[in-house]
Amino acid sequence: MTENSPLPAPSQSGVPPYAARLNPPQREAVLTTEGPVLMLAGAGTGKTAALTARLAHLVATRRAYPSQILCVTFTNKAAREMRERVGALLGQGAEGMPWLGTFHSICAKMLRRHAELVGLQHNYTIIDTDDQIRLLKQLIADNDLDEKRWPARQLAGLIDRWKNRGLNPDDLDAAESEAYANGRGQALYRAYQDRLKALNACDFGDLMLHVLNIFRAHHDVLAEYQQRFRYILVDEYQDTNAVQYLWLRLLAQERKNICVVGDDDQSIYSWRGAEVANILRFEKDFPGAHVVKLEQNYRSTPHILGAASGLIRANSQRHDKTLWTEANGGDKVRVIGVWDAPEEARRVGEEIERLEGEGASLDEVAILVRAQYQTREFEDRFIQIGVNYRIIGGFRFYERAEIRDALAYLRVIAQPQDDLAFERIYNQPKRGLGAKTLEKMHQHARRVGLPLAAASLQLADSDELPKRAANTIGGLLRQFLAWREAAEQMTPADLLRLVLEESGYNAMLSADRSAESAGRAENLTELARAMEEYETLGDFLEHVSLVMDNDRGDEEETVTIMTIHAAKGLEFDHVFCVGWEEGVFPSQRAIDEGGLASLEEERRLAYVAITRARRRCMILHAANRRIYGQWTSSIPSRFIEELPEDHIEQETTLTGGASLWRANWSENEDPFAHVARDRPDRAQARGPGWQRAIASGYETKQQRIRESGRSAASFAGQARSDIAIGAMVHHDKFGTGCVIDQEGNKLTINFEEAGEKRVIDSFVTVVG
DNA sequence: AACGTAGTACTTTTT
DNA sequence: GTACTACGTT
Repeated sequence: MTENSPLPAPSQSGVPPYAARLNPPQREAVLTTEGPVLMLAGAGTGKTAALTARLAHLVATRRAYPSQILCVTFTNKAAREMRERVGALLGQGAEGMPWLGTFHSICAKMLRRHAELVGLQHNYTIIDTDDQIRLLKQLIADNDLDEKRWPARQLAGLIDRWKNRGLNPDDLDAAESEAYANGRGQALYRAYQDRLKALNACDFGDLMLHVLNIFRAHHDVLAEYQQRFRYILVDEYQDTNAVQYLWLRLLAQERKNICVVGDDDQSIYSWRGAEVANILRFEKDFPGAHVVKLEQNYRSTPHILGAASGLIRANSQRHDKTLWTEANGGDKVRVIGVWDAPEEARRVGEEIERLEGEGASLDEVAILVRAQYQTREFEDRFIQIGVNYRIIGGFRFYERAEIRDALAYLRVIAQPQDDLAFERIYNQPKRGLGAKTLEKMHQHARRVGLPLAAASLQLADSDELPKRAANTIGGLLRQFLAWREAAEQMTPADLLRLVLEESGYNAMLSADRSAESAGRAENLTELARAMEEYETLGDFLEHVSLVMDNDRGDEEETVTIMTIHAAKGLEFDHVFCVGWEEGVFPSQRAIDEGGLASLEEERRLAYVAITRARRRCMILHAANRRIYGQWTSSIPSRFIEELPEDHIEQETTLTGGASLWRANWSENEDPFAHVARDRPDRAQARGPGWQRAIASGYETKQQRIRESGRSAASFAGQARSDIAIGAMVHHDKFGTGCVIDQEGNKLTINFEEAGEKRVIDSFVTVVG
């Protein structure tokens, strides 16, 4: 916190530099500092400029210190951009704005400070969807439900939605719970939350929900933040969901200095809980709200703007806005019909080559698809003609198997309770430990109420496991102890390198002669490099879980291929909107299931796509496309008809006569059509033994787990009081024997049949 | 514990 | 058509 940082002096002219280039509505949005403000900002109307100017204004006029402003965005990218721009305006480093960030990162920070209020420790882990699914699968199996009938994914989706709506397990009514496994949804949700607490972990939804719960239950904590945040700014308000809304409302209700910015026409995330209603009813929530409309567009040509505006006008539920521009000239939007998807890719390729010929940079070209599967065709084509491209989305860096393995090692080091991480790597690289061993470990962990790793250490020290497995696991756990100590005195990056070397992970990769292994090793090197800027392991792990992207700026110019969703907030000189056919865009799902609301969201998506373009926009549709292996003929998207004629120019290759059609046919065999895409393996699935092994009674032992300290070494068990040297005991595997030594919870027993063995006391029963 | 086979499902995606 | 998953086999 730099509350005493120097403030820039007001400029002599009276108009401060940050307000100099703003138009009247923008200026109004900046200068109306007190009370609630709703800024309706159409595409390309300079909303980020207004938002950052507002921030600068608040600070420059000493209305608040940077540390007293809460500024929330949705994506890390938006947060980063804001940080840079504010830093430039204020003429100082951005460290002065500790509360500028995404909803999730801000909540993660708050939760670190108050974790104990919801039963977590400050060093809690944030788990991702993969871990979430694995956890739920166990719970589903424990509840004797058929995972086929009631998929974990479905439950994960429901729980997410509940959390998005701010609902805790106790808040569900019967109808909600009914949605999964005949009313068992609620019980499973509760069990899931209990397991997470036992693991000292939370999922993404929890970051918001826990903090909301804290605000609701602890007025003093809420009051502290209400006091602190003199001003609140929210970007992309149309994307907020119910928890985020409730969270903001609590924070803002004291001072009411909240300014939200958004565009209902760009609301494209309702499927993940965003509620456009939040922006539509802002004026009711905050009576007396000042509404500012930004309608002057600085991005696109009149034709592009006209086409997009005409299209969005077909929607019924919206704040009416009229975008206009001072610019003139420019090409009409071109609508191009082609024979099939390969021709679509060819056509786009040709246009790109032409643009290059005109001197355009490939960085300024984007291909926007509705769904990920459409990228394939372009990828193949661009490989063939040698155009540099990059595909945004799909698997991200941190989702690659090798990266997740490496992170799992680090997680176990940082947090010995992290069973999910331990389970991921206990046999990765292959150590000859399988489902049997895992089941044993789980059984024991359940019995003694310890985390997996700690329980396994005890097991390894006994004769419960086959010698080889015991040695292996003991060795691994001793390595973890050593690494944990090493972590204290080396940088996270060096620690990772050490772990990769000593665990045999590097050796495994170099032994692997497959095509991908070199790339994997490279990714791990890259990971270590990316870690260099973090001082502690905890910092790094939090960063990774919250910021799942890794923007490695490519030096070379590349065309960008991405989904429209991913393109929101970006702009390009030249945009290709492809696959505008009924069933593709709008998607079949939207046509079949979602009704009008769903179609309107698709239309907003189309609006977002067109408005990404600065100079030229081309819309393509193909008459034939292979969907799930079936050639399907398709008709142009209804959105094409809705484009105002004055702003478009239609052309089609289908009028070229039969010869052209035949020519296209003959080229259907694309030699690259079967090029496999580089997709890393997904997480390895675990067998039923693991699922069965998790005890439902585990959560009652949370307290002990929490008290059991950081290091696995401190997990030495307590001796049982009913056993003493000389006692006769029975063991399921070894039979009956006499206790000849007792050391904590470890017994040495002379068995009648099996001879002398070391076992853990919880495995035996006293005889007689 | 590794491998092969059958069954299935298949927008969009941050954090 | 593909890619992933779960299960059964060696």
